[in-house]
Amino acid sequence: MRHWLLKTEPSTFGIEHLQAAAHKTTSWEGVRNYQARNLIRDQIKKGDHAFLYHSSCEQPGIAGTVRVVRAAYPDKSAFNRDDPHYDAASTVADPRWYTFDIKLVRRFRRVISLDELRAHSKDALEGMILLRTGNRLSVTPVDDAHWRFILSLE
DNA sequence: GCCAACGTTGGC
DNA sequence: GCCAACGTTGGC
Repeated sequence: MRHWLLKTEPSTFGIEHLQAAAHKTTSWEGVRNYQARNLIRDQIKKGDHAFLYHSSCEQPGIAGTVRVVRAAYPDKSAFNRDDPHYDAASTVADPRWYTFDIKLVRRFRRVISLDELRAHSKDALEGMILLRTGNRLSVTPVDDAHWRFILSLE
């Protein structure tokens, strides 16, 4: 069982949206980066847990945890011409992009801020991908030890 | 296959 | 809005 971190912009889709969604579940569509695609397609399994991270917002940080309730399947938004994530190169016969479903497990009492995570970048959270400069990957693996430590921060 | 140009991400 | 960092594209 692996742990993950999923970035999202709360102005588009944040933890409040997930909380309000039917069954508190959503499909994680729109990832258009090959590295992230490979993780989704090959490594993210049903039952895995992930942090929901808010980016490009007033308070960047981890807002809660989610569980993978369905593993990878083709991302239909790539087939839809009207969708902003449409990709003509992705076909039903040979899909290029994948999505998966997540369900909200718990919204933290407070957002664990990027600043607070950074404060531990040289000890407990050393090597965490999110904290590396220039990291833009929207789906990243999280070490078990990092996972437990971050939960303990709340 | 190289690499310059361009687009995107995301913190500040 | 700035800009560093990185991914993608396309000419050669």
